[in-house]
Amino acid sequence: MLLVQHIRDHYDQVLAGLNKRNLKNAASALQQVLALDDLRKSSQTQRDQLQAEANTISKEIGILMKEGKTAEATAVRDRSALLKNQIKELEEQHEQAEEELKALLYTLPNVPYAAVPAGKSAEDNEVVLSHGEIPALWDGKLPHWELIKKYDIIDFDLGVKIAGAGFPVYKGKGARLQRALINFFLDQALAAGYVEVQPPILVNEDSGYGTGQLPDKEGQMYFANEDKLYLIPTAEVPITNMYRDVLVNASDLPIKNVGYTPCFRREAGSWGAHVRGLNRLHQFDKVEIVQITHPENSYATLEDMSAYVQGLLQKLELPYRVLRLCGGDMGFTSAMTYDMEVYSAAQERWLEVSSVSNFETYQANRLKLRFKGEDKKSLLAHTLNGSALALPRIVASILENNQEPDGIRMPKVLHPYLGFDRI
RNA sequence: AGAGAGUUGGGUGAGUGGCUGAAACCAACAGUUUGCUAAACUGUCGUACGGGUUAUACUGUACCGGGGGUUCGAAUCCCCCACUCUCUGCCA
Repeated sequence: MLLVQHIRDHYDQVLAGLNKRNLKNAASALQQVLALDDLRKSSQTQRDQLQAEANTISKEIGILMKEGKTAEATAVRDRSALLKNQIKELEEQHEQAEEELKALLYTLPNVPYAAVPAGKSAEDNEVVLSHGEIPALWDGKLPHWELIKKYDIIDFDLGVKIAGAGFPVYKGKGARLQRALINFFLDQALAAGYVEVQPPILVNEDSGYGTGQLPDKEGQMYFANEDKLYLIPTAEVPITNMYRDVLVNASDLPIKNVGYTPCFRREAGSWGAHVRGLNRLHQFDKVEIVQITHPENSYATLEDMSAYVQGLLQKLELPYRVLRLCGGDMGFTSAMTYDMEVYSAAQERWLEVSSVSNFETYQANRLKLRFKGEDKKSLLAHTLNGSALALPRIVASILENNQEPDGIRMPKVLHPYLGFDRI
């Protein structure tokens, strides 16, 4: 969430940023933030003064009692009872202002970075670069949902029987392709200096708030009611929350973690003809990279992470393009996001396979993730993450782009992981 | 799931109503000293939010797992919740 002090100090910039996101009523919301913060401060000042007086009186009573001056002690005691009521009132005012302020701040998205283009929807995203050639396929080409049936490698119907729509069963070479991709992605990340972690895939409410899924998107997460745990929509949640309430040394930065997890998304109400096959699932596999950096380095790191993800796509020989998301299309908590899209040659359209974002201090503020700098003051760190990569659409693209009349070629880098080179 | 014990500052750990924001030890930081990758000594050493200051200084309040209560006054007493550990049960 945004820092009130930052809103105060850079009011115009914050307002312009929120407008870039097309946030309604941004100006009035910011005004209200400042008003609530003023109220919070003034009520605290008053309360603290009265409390100080009450504390002094209590000490006096203690001394009088000790000296056996009971009558005097009783007289002073009455005075303190009066103070108590006033303090209670101010306390309530203070708490209410604080709660309202917090609730309001939760509704404000992150301020986009200067380089983020203005725009309202995905159509306004900026294509930063394209790489690779779009394969020309013969007329008999099939979309991946046909290919998986033809070669019997992924079974949606079986998944429906076991769980429901959007829970595919990977079989035979299909299952091995999953495992190969996961291992390939993890190995690549290790080589790039990321430390592997295997986090829980159910998380508590605090973690949901920490990375910003709550209070906004509870409808998108599966919830285990009996134990009040959420199934993670992405490994970003457990991995970033490892650093909740943590004060690290500046010398420990950057922290680089990678983790493979299944991801679960309810995707309530967003199904349609355009999300056939592997394009959208309730459960899928993803390798996620997370970095925690010094604020000065976060944008250089964002570029690094973007280049890293592109390297994966190049090794997989997939044609891709990189988008810089516009203000209107960016996620709630992000300050800048690159989306990587792979061309799926049978569907003849671009599929998002990765999203790399810098959250600046937005998550760190909620997480209370700080580092101790050289001046020994603690500052909020910057958090970043990216998919590296999400499997289903990568699989879809590999299947579609590499199909031949008698089989499907597998990318060379995967051969050692697969133990076969064609499906 | 049942029974019991516990949760204190970066760590270990004392503390059963006022002199405790909290002993002691360790770690860390700064300095002194001994001519040698070390030791000794001294000092500093929590966080958050306010007030105040050009910035410091200074100062107020809160915080001993979380929330509530009793009291003039709570780390300390009472209630609820969460978590951890031990034993039993179950189990990959």
